[in-house]
Amino acid sequence: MPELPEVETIARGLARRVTGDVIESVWLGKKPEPLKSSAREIASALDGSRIAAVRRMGKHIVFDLESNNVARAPAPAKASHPKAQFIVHLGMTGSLQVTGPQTEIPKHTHAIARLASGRELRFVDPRRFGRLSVARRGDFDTTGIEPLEIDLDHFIALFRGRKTPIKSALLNQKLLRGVGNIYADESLFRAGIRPRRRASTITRDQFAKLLAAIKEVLQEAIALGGSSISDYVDANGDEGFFQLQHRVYGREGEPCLVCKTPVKRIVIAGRSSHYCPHCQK
DNA sequence: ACTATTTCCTGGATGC
DNA sequence: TGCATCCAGGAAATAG
Repeated sequence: MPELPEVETIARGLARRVTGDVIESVWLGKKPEPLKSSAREIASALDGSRIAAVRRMGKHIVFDLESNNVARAPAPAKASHPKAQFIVHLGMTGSLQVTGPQTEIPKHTHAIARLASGRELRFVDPRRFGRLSVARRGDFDTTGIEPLEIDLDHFIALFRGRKTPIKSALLNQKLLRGVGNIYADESLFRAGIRPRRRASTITRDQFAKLLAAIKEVLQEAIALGGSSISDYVDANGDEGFFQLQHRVYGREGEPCLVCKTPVKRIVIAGRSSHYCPHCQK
């Protein structure tokens, strides 16, 4: 389940592999769910474009596209999409694969971009929670702040007056973007705060610990290539290793690594939430 | 303006 | 073995 560290890892891998390549043609599957923009818009934005950059925004992978008219026959219609972005959200099970064209096309492949280098960029997503869309550069929704860039005063301001459990607030992408279920639980554990604590009751000192914990957890996870839960692998097909550092996520009933109290699992807003009843208040 | 709940999806695990 | 049921969860939609 790709959250910020996994998406960052994937985006870096893709950037290394496809930056500068040109999309020569596009195939889109029949299942409409993964397409947030219309198939026509996506195909016309991608077709003939050069991939100028690949980066992460929240949990999204953003491809900055440039029209590549120089290398093609005159195509005045391209002027309507001079600077587009191709935006991919991997949902829970989505992946982007760069392969040779002879590699067997896996089940649940929903989009294929054929590249001038002879390779293909494929979007595969069994559960179809992922989304593909295009936007004009600058139009992509920028609500929500990057957790690795925010300072303490802005962080505290996000939660002012909110009665919702802090766990729910951390998952709200309109506030912070990129934190998902795993990293919310791990950050709250490191900060000693229970997931059901109402956001508005948390003190400034505790917010300071929480923000430090979030940054620490995300940075450690990025350094280890993310967490490989179920079948997550990065753009090179490599697994991440941060799952070995999980202190509460997925450890229901196992002893807390600090105090040996069994880790509890509760459900908040439909999400399983793991915490130590002794270490977290 | 907020908050809580429901819905979308499939594959793997579990139960009888 | 086979078949039904449950569960994972991000984000949009819906209801309050």
